[in-house]
Amino acid sequence: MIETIQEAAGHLDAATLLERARKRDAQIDRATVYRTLELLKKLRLINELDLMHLTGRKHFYEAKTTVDQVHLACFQCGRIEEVTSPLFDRLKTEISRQNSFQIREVRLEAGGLCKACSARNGKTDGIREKAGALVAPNRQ
Amino acid sequence: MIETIQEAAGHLDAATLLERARKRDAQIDRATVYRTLELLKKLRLINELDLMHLTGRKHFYEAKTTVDQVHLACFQCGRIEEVTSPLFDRLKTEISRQNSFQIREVRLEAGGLCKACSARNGKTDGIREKAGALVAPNRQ
DNA sequence: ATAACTGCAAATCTTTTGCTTACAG
DNA sequence: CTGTAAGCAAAAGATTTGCAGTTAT
Repeated sequence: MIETIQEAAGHLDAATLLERARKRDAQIDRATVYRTLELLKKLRLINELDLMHLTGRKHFYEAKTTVDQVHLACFQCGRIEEVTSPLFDRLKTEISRQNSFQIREVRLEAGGLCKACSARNGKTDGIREKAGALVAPNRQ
Repeated sequence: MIETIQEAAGHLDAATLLERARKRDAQIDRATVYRTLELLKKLRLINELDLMHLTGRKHFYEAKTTVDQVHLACFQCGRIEEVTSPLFDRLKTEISRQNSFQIREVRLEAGGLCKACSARNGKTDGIREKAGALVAPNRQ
């Protein structure tokens, strides 16, 4: 299953994962998917994300990479961008040291407007942005 | 309800919130709580957190403060610490600028071992830490 | 009168569990 | 044998929705 997660470009929720896993092995069960996800989480091979709750209560999974990614979720178009920043590591170190907290896992997510959507909106609709953007974002 | 959230020291999930809200107004319904939370989210008066999924699939709510807090969740004792760091703001600015992404909301959570738990564990149990810590954290 | 809000009950969706069988060491 | 993994079906938990009755504007 970890392969299925790895070869997926984006972020998968359990249902999609089940679907894909079934293409390989037709009679796999939901329970197996969830149990495997649980296992992979414990082994720290995958990350569990919420992507700013754009899509409600679902959890998403991705294979862990060497550098921690920041996830940017666009409230308007629903797209998820993954970016990195050297400052992120410094921040982790600082937080860890200042609070004597051994960080084993971090998650940094931001929600807002992606470049394309800001551009598309133009400069005159701060109001619309405030009122409507969170209401019905497209699904990713 | 925002008051109930504000006066609560910690982070409340919907169920607890309902319970507390009922102390004020006995026949409040779940639906009202969820609908109000939805509203407060849209108005950006509250944050919705997952606290590293320590407690499964629940969402937690807290009144928004002026500075963004970092949430540290201890995998062992389940305690949540809130800390701030000036670097966090710099990181936000950097990410926003480098990706032309208008950040409207950020969430930074970390999971690991709090000071007390690291101390309690001593220095000899890296193994136990690896294998057992995620299994059954106490509830907060 | 009209729009927004609420309770209530039922539905939905996601995730978890108990039980039983299959399988590997 | 003996413990681990898997399917299946059912349960559980959290959140959402439709509807009808109220309240506020």
